Amino acid sequence: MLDAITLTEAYNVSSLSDQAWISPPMNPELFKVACSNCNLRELCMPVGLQQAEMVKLDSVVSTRKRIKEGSHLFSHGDPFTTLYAIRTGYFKTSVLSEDGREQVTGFQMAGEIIGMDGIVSDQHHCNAIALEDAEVCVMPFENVEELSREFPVLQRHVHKIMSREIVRENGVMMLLGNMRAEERLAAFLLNLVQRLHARGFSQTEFVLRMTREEIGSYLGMKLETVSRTFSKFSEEGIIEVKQRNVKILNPDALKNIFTPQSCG
Amino acid sequence: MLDAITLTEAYNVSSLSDQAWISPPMNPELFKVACSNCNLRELCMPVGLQQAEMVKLDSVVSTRKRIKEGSHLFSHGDPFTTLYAIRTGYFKTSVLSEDGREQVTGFQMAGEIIGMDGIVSDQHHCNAIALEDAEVCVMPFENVEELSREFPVLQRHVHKIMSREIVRENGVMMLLGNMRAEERLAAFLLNLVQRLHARGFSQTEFVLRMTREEIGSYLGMKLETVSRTFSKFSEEGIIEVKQRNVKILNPDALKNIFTPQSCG
DNA sequence: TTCATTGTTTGATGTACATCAAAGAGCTTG
DNA sequence: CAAGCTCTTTGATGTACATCAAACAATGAA
Repeated sequence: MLDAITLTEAYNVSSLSDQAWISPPMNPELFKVACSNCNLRELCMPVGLQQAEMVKLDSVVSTRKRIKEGSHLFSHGDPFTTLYAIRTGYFKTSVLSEDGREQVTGFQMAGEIIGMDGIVSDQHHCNAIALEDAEVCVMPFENVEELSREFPVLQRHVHKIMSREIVRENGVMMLLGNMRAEERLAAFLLNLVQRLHARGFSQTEFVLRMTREEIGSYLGMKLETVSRTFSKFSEEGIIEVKQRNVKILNPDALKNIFTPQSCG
Repeated sequence: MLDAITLTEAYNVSSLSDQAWISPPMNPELFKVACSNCNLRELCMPVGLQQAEMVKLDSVVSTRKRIKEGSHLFSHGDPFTTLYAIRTGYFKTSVLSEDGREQVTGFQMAGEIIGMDGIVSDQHHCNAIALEDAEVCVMPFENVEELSREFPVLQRHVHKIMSREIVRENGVMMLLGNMRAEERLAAFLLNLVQRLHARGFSQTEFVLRMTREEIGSYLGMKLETVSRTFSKFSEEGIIEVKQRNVKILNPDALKNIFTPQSCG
């Protein structure tokens, strides 16, 4: 049954198409490198722009870039010059401790912006690695700042994106500092499915693009514990798992694990 | 011996004065509300500004505000309108889970900017609570954005501050996800002392402004574990602890705990 | 096809830290 | 100065998760 899950089953929401997800890597020459006719613009770009403004904003993006699965978009220590908007594919960002322990700091998908860790010291602090073949829009930070000065709405948008990242990380700190393994995984799955849904995919079925170990690193637990927790949810009939295919059978139960009701 | 620690022992570095730390709350009317003659400006404001530019930037700050120990500068859900630069005093920021667990997300001191969590959704996501009587500069975000459009150097500065926060939180994720209790506390103490040193205080002695419980919340451990770990460091001669007074006797040992050398 | 590799699952055992509990230290208040 | 806070320390015990280990599944190369 879960074998039947395919990305093409995802349905569309608003004007976002799932094209970007199911089509093979496109030849960038075939498509105008422009935000104004990008089907992800509602995720990357401020909303409510006039067409004319949008066209002016096209110049934030200089080029596109392909990244093969497993390779780095940027690495710790690389000079920072640009932000990236993910067009297709999936990334993880991570930091390494001195003695080589990896902490995954996030998983990013289409429409999300990465690279902001590099601004503070003009070099990247994280590694960004493609979890599948990916394509990103290169947005030189100079361009972003220049256009931000011209368009208050873009300026605010940039601030919001950075603030969102700060708030997201606050949430991860809560997970890591206060939650138990089951709560962490439940929160993770709910977050993932919610973001996928916003991109036009199913609310219930999806394919994990990361290993148990990467999930574990993100959630501060070992891969065995991730696996066991998946199995537990599965035994309880909350989810159906087959390798990386996940189907959420009882979202309310998941939410209940994540936010246990005080029984008062 | 540790009884002798007083803030007046702190020595000065560069042009930063410790005045702000030791003087009783000042009457705001006595001092011009201006960044251009603030002794913390090197922490809050971009460096390398001309005097004339600096004077123009004075208008980011609208007023100052006093916050009594234990009270909120802002709370989760409050409408966001302004950032705050801490002039004197100490804050903690925290988030609460649905069932009331607190996660301290940071401790902030003079010269640091707080409130950026509110930008993304126009309302605050954290609570900011004064750990001692404090004074902040109120910087309406409208002003910040307006002047940012005018001064690229301020614009870049704002971006750097937000990026720094993102990177800091990455580090906390590493602590929470991968480090053991001793490593966490060692990292915490080293970070604290480094920031205090940048403000003109001793590299070795300081007074904790937060409880064991708050430290524990930040570091994802229970107050008893914090206490035990302090005791352990103390027994090993690495630090001297008497209540909230801490003296670092062997900083290298602390660093070694934090970043264990691979014995290859 | 077989073999190797990589990722996943599951079981047995160990441990770092949490929890429970109680005493002590430093304050504030009357 | 005693009474009553809050915060801290320390000990005894419990447990959630890590670690170690081995089998299994999926994928891709030879």
